[in-house]
Amino acid sequence: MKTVPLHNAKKPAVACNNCSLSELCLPRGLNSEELELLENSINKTVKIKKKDYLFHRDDKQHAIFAVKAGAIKTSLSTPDGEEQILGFYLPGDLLGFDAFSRDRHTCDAQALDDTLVCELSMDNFQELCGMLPVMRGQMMRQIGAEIEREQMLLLTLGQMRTEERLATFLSSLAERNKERGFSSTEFNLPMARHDLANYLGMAVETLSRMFSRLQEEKIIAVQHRLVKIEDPNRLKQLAHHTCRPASDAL
Amino acid sequence: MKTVPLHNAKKPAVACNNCSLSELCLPRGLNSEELELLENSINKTVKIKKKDYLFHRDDKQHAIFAVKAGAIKTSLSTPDGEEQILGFYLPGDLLGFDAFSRDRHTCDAQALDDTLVCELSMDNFQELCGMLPVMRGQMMRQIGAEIEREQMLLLTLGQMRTEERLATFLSSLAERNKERGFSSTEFNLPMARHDLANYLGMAVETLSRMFSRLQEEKIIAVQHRLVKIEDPNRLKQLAHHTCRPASDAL
DNA sequence: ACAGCGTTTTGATTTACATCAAGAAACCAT
DNA sequence: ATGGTTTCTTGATGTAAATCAAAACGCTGT
Repeated sequence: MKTVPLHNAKKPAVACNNCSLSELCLPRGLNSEELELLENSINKTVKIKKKDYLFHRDDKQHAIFAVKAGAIKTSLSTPDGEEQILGFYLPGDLLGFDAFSRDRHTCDAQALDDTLVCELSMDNFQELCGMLPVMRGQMMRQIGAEIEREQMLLLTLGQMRTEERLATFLSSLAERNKERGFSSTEFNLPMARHDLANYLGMAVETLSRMFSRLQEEKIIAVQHRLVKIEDPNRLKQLAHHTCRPASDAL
Repeated sequence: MKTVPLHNAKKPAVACNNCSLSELCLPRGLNSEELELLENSINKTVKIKKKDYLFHRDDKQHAIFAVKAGAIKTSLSTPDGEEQILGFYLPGDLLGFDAFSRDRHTCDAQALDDTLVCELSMDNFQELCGMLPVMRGQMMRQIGAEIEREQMLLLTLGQMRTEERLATFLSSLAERNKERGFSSTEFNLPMARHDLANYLGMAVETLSRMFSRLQEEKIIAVQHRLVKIEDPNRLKQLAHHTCRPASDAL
């Protein structure tokens, strides 16, 4: 890839200012009284250092989380140390719903960077569910979204070639950013190549080459972690497999 | 693969005699009165012809199903006709839980063979949930099992080479059969090579070669759809990635 | 500023897998 | 049974992606 020194490649801020748990979790359907109730139930905002874990597989679920800044990855590991990243959670995303069916987490969650999450303890959550029927529906929808995300990833890993996989990923990241009110054509990748390659089931070198190829094809421009989408249509076309609007996380 | 004409390769029966929905869904925790209630709620046993669909993506969920004989595959398809098989449901398995979060199915379900399912309508199911709190927990556990299955498949598709993928599949099928009281060393594959290859994210030819290779390595013996596991330990060793007891379906 | 270390990119080579093509076995209807 | 169709296996070849190796870049601390 051609390397143009880019001194002004400042990281755009990625903190999510309007992402209190209440807004994220229940965008509508609550009156102000209920909203206050929810706000008061949020225990605290927690700071997690880069590479620290938010939870481990088989941990008892004690809370659900909303990412406010930074990024979290969830992953599955084998006894012999191989891992498969299952998803990335960016500012505005909720996580912890993986544990809902058996009360223990099904995967590990690790911070990719210094990260801020606010947490709603399970006790409070259960209590809220009792008081606010909407809450239960919202929870189910979250679980459903996760299932669909994973199914899309299966399609990606099982059927696409590497270039298409990257195109799909970038396309849905752009979509997500748009929904969140960020730029859908220019953004920073919150994860290292290493992690993205793992997520997309390919070698780091291959991933790097695919970035370069998309750049050669004038579809994107890459400066390290900064991505500009030059031709959204051709990108979408490459990612033709996606059959449904992107859900929340990645 | 060497071909030894095998005239006695009769299909073992695959019907599941002890798989009434009540037993499957709620193995324990119900008194006889409640059990009767559940049995009475089961609408009917439905026969589905090979290649017919049990439900389509975005269909409104009207029931949950228990496979009594035959086999069902669930899959996701892209606009351009490519598909990714997400799971196989064999006698004794429950399906339909994919729709729980948004009341519409997230994938297609198609019979791989003439298939018998018994169905519990959603109306009855909801009613039962109201009367039997256990039911709700059971539902959540089913959803959780599906999520874990999908996560395991992600690990398989993302990290394993083709031989390992097949070994993993055979290993978990054996495990499943064992749990169901069938032989874990000799069984019929309920699906065509075509479908299995798609599920495992490889070409049919590659799958065939991997069957042959495992046979050359004296790990299994294959006669068309009939598989004998000769060396379960070496099979498990190849499928080293599996990190947790197999859940219900595949 | 610089040195030092981890990350990312690029190049050369190997390899696992897909594809193409053809034969063998299984399935099906008559 | 018989022929025809489909499914499965095998072989030959091509190619996408992994691996190996090294250089360029970016980040951190002094």
